[in-house]
Amino acid sequence: MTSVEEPARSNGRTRDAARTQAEILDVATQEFARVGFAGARVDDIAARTSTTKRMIYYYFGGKEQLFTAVLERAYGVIREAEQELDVEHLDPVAAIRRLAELTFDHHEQHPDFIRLVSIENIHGAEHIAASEKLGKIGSPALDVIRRILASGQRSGLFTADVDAVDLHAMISSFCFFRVSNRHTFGALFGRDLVDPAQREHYRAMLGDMVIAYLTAPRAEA
Amino acid sequence: MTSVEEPARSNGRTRDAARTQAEILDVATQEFARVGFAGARVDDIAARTSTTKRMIYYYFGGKEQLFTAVLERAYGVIREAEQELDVEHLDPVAAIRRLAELTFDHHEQHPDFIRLVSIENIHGAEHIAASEKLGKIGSPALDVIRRILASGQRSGLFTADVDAVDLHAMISSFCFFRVSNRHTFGALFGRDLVDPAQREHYRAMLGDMVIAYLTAPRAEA
DNA sequence: ACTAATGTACGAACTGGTGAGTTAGTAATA
DNA sequence: TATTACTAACTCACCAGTTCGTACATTAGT
Repeated sequence: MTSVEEPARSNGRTRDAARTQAEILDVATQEFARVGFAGARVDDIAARTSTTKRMIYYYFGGKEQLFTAVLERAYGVIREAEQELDVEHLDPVAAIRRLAELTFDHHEQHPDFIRLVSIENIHGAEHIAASEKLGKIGSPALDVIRRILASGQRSGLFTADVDAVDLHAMISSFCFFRVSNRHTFGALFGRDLVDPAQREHYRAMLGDMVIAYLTAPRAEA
Repeated sequence: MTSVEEPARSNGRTRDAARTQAEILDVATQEFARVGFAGARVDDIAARTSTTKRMIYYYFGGKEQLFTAVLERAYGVIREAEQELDVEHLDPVAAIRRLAELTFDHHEQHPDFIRLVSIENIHGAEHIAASEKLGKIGSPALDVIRRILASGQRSGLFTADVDAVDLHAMISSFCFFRVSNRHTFGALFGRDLVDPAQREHYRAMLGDMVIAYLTAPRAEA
């Protein structure tokens, strides 16, 4: 982010704090996602950088804070993407399906982010808790869901009694699991959930599931 | 799981290989689940045991193999539980709902197992791949799903064109996510997915979702 | 007596973090 | 313009504390 492209210096070694920080974050993101927080080595991260380990401590303070910074940037990317959601011109059913599909696509396109979130959950979300930035940023996607849901429920199209957060959990769980548990699931059941050939199948399955749930005829009560 | 109830041996230091191994596995399971593979310390695991670090290497060979052994036992517990599934006397709709509920309960009751699976996924399921035991054991639950599904599809009750593995993925994803992503989800959206007061709500939501998906009227095609 | 099981002590390699000094950019001043 | 003064950006070498693993001694059970 904010790469200060200095046009003059072609090859490299100009002094550029923003660039150095961004490079550290790039490498750290890969490393943390690859081997987890405890598994990552500050020395290795530094080695993959064009700068030194000292700079990591200079800019971020420590391994823990570096991980927090990585998380903050990763969540920032998500939020940016969510802000570009443009589905409210559709009817509620189509809008929800489209939203589910975009969530599906986004998870598929950002496996590193999903690994980071898995790792952060193993650590009890302590870095998120420790971060000011990540504390109270509501999800734009949640607002969108809220409005679509209200519209669909008002018109009687949606019969399910869910709120936006729960629906978001439902959609996310499928998208997240498909990527996060790809390896164990594949090893145990012999099916690659992220097989490109099955992509459309699972994308449709998610949409069908969500719409079926929202529009199912409620017999009783 | 396979707790160390040795009835005969009164207090302590009798020589009992099986018991020592089981104790090591108990502690190792907790530690690995708590802080991940790289985060776990062999010395700490040993310290929480009534035996010594030497025994870990004596019986398991090393940290990596210990983790594999922990995984093997954890999956064994799951398989045992799945073998006690008894839902096929119900009609397909009720059977699937019941199966989903049991899966839901099981995930909730074994958060350590879920953490281990998350961790194993971060490591690309390499330990499962390296294990002979975990290689080719089909899931009993999968067989049950397969039969219920076939029955429901034959009778026309189930309109969805899913197979057992995909349905298992769908059910698991919700159950798994609810526990595995509890912390980040709670931190970001302010809702505890594992709040006991919401338990029935989410349990019903899962059942409704799966049944709605399976029985949804397929308009087109 | 013999062996499986167990405990103690130790070390080589690693790991996060830091101390201390250097270089590049920049703006004020002469 | 040249000089000086200042600071952000950076490098290198090292430390203090861990961490996995093992050599060796010892004990319990048969």
